[in-house]
Amino acid sequence: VKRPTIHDIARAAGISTSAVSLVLNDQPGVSAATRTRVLDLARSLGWHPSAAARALRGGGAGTVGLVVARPASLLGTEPYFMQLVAGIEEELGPRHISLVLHVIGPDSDAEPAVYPRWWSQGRVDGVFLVDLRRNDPRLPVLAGLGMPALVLSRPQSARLPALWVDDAAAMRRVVDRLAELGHRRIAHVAGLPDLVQTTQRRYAFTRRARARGLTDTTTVTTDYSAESGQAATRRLLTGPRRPTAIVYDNDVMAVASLRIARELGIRVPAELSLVAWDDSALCRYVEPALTAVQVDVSGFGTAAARTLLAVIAGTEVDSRPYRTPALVERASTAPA
Amino acid sequence: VKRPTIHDIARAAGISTSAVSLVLNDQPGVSAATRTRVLDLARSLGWHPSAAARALRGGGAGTVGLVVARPASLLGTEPYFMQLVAGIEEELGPRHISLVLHVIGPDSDAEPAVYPRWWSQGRVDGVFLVDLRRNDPRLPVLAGLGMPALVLSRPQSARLPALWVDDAAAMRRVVDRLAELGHRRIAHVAGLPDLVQTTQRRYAFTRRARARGLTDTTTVTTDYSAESGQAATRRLLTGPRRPTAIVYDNDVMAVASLRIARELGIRVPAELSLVAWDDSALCRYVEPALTAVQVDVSGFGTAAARTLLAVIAGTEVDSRPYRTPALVERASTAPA
DNA sequence: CTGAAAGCGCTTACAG
DNA sequence: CTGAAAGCGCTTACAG
Repeated sequence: VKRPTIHDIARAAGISTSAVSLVLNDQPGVSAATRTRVLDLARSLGWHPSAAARALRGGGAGTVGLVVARPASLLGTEPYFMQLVAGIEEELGPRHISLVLHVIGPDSDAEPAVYPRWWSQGRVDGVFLVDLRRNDPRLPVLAGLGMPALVLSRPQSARLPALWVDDAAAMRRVVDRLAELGHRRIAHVAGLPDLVQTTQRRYAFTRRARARGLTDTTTVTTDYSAESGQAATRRLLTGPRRPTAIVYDNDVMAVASLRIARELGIRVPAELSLVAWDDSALCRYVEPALTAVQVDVSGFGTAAARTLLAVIAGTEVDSRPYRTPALVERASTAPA
Repeated sequence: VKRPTIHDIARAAGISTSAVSLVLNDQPGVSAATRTRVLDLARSLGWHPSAAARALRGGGAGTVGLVVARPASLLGTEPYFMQLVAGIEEELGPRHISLVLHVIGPDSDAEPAVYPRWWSQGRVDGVFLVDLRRNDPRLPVLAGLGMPALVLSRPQSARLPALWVDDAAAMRRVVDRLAELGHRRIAHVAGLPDLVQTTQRRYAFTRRARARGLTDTTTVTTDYSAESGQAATRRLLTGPRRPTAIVYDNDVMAVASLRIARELGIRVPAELSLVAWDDSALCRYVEPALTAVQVDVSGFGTAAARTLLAVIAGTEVDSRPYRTPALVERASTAPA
């Protein structure tokens, strides 16, 4: 079970390997008859160019990489990454470019080390960077390597090209809508405090609320888990100045918190409005169905892949926001 | 920004590339002093072996592949794949083996073509096969190529090694428990009819029910979507011989069907018991929380990765079931 | 229109 | 203890 090479084709066709190579790369300099013979032989032998040989000659790896540093448990509950990957593949698949995925623990120092290794090994031609943190150590590493990369958050500095979901704009819509509904005391149950995404949502939340005259706002941070969301919710709802509306940074926390409200005898949406971030089956099928910020994750992934390929090709790419998410209103929000 | 090679190290150390290679591969034949010098230089230059050069010399690609043929929308709702990938990575990551992931449409004829290409390109050293179907066209393709592969379902024939979650055993537990609770008319809302997994659950369901004297059973198949699960549930609950218990082949359908029962004024669990397959946040946080078949997907992925690496290494591997899933009882099941 | 040669980065017998 | 050479599969100037 040996893999066919251009040598096998050359021998079968009775010509040199260079002639075979010219045909297979659609270069001129070979007669039509020979061309046909070679193409037929390649097909019948099931020949495909050796990825290793091509890469060694400088053709690139034909792959892009994605490192995800989250615990396995969270990955299961958050549909985000799988949808992102599916969207990325929509662009890569037809071009026969592969996605190399690496999942590591959340507290691992290993991530910054992955990039020098991948780059030095020539394993990938470029990478996506997710879950950007403040003073993210990966940024200088990638910039130092000169490795093509696309940041999938809005970066604070512009060392690397970026494409991001406009969380700030979405948050302003949410606050506007809640204000319209008459809510005056609103809270934000945010995600991991280190993530740039969290800072940006939080900032937009507070700022927009102020701008609309809502000064009684709170933000608490969590680790995105259902349990931490529930704990934060319980504190908010049993505290001195109970909010009439809560915005959650993912769907799992919002859904899990419905139970807390019920336990405490607080009716949703009559006494409390809830908004989830990242729409999913979870939001649609709980009772009451949750109002949610709906991000087109898969489309975002496709756009990201297209952009990263441009970066790899050496095109100058402008950092820019992707489409602003929609706010889908369901049964969990009502007038205050 | 050029990547360092052993030539750079050799030049810096003033020795030959072969000596460098011996050091970097921990082979004898080099003085301790030279060894230290070389290792220090490699570290300071950030050298890592070229994946392409190693692969070309016959060292293998250092990657394994996984093709997922499901629509992006379903991938988002089903945590299964991401958990599987996380589990796989737990084994691969420390060994610096990468996972090449390919997501394609569900109706694509492209999947069987991926394997010859990957193999001929030398892109992966082996692959996982998921969502096995009856007379699956991928089996003869892989066997013909002599490509290392691990089937993650229970195959009907033994052409390739396999590791699977024992769905049949889990289904027997579910039926036993429902029978103990006094249910006599039970239904099974299954997944895609073409999947071997569906056939096996269905068969186990019917057979065990018979064995316990329950002859009034129905199985209907779906496409795993919330909508198809709801439609099936509506038909069952408004039909002539209404079941008192329904087993669903995933969690999304079970959760979505809670709403149908509510609409029809059928109380869960007083008048209808529901069991979900694949436990998730969804099941835990809806009201009532769903009784579910809890599969250790991440652990399964880790075991699968270990097994595939053994297959690639040429070890004779026995096909075998992985741990039988547990039945976690929550508030959606009660005496008939 | 076609072939021989060099080289991508690495490893491994083989000489010395 | 160390170096020169060959070869993995491919592409690309360079000869003819």
